[in-house]
Amino acid sequence: MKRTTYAGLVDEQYLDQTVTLTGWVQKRRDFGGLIFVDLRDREGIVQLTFNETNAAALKVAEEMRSEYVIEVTGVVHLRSEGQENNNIKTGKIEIEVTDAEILASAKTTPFYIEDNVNANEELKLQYRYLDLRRPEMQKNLRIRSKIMSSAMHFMTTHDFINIETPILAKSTPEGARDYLVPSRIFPGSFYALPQSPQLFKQLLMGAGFDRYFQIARAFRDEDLRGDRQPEFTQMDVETSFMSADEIRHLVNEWVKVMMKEVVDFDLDTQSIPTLTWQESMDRFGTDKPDLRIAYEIQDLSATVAQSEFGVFANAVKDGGVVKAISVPGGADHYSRKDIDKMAQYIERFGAKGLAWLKVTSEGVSGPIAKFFAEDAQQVIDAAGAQVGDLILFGAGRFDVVSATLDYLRRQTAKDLNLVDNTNPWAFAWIVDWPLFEYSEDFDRWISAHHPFTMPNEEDLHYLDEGEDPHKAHAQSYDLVLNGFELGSGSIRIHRMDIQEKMLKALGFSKEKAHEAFGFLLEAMEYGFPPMGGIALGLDRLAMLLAGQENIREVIAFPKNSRATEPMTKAPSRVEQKQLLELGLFTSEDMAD
RNA sequence: GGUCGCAUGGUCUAGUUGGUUAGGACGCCUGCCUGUCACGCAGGAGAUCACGGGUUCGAGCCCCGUUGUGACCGCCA
Repeated sequence: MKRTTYAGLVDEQYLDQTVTLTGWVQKRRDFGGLIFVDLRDREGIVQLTFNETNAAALKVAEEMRSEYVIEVTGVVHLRSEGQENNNIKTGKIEIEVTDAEILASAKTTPFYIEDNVNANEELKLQYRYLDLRRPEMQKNLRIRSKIMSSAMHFMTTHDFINIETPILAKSTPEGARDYLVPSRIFPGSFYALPQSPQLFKQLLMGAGFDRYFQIARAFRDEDLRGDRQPEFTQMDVETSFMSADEIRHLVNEWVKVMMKEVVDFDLDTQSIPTLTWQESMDRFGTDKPDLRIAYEIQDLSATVAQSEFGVFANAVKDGGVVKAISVPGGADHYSRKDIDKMAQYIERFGAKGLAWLKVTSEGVSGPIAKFFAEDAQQVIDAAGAQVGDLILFGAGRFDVVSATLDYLRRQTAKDLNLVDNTNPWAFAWIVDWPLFEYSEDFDRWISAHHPFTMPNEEDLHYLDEGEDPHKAHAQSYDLVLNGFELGSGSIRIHRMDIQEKMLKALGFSKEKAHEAFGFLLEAMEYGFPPMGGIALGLDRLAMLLAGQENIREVIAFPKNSRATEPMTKAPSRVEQKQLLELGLFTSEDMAD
């Protein structure tokens, strides 16, 4: 390699030196006898000058176009006064090129290689290798790389052993839809790509490794979201003989180091709050609260139970709740039309309408103000509102009201710029989760976390025959950052009798349980240690630390919202011969 | 599975009440230019208005369908 340094790193210490650089032409500015070329590489941009003193190089520069790959040799000069460019790191200098060579020409790119590019997402994904040339994407992937090195370094220096687990694994019931891989040797049988290395890491604890970690890929065949891809990367951790507190402490330690290394932020882990799941739901309407937003949900059920406003009174009478948020300064910011729009939006959460009051110096105003002529002050107090606030109400089922007010809290904070920037990284631990949740789909109780989660000791009896399992809470914990779930973990069941009860409560017969998880149950008979762990989603972490709003921005080759990959066009049809080998027919074949 | 939105030169977009030579900016090509960095100036090329059907004398525009795509709900142990 002839290159002596990166274009983006040339600075005054190279003054008067001869350097050789390689990279891409960002831009050419041609003045005839003088040509400027901005040369870009992974570290940044530097200005090259070509002039008639070096006629051969000037001739080469005339041929240069955007995104040509070039190699140049030249002398680093200080720019004369008034010609510095403060927009780039290398703006104090420029390189007078003596030799130039075009290594590769380039077609006109379908979009500009620059930040804040306004091309549509499909195009950017189709030409992902061009999109990745943008400095912003280079930065994003380097943040991701730093997070991963930080994890690797921290874990290995804390005596964790890095162990790989299978990608071709066994399908297990419960959880997300599996990606299946057909077996050629056993037609009709399938491997499943792991939704997480959960069972394997528990067995590694059974094997005595004591501290395991892995930067693991996990796969879930569910519909995508801005923060969700079908394959994603976890920092997967499992330990033996540690309590939930100790595991959270360990994670805090890594997060502290990582935040320093990656974004140079001094995180005070002592200040990370721990909320119970119930508290989080009550105060924020969600299990992943954004604690940068100061205002919380207030319960007004008692205050309005006897209200003349029927919607509120009936909601309480029917066993529901009436809750509200007070949006500081919202009274002036939102027009009636804006609120109507919000009301329409929240229908998707099951809300039937949006009641609201503006708090004025005289009391309250708005269409429902007349119902609160006498007890306006009580409502204002209960909502924690002040003059100028907009009170937004949710009335009805707890889950609907929670989802609605969670959304309204986040949206209004965004609209009014009420997200507290003095606390840019608001971590939180959410603990004491319900062990089960009811599934309308399956018409039975399913695991809230997974079937290997240890219940709280005092709740164990709820798993017994005739008891109500949904009352049980779990020794599980989620790490939340700025309203995103970063990771989820728990203490695991390590005793077969409890595990069997658990599976029974989930509706597994003894036979079914052994068919699905027999290897785990058997392992528990051979001296299984108490254990617990966590898995942290590195894509989301990278997304947040890179300041991005979509997880695609921190994944080199992501899927689009329909789980396809526009560049390679995966998934794709395969040859009939491949299907035959696997003993597979498609439903279209069957229709023929 | 559902809801809402989007689709116009390479890119981003304007396009009114249905009648336009489908307009602009950037990019691209040619020429000129020695201090630009959003270079400038002169000229030029470039459009299956996503696809199919319908209404109409006439459709980029209205209607129906299809495809692609984005966000959200469901889903995500």
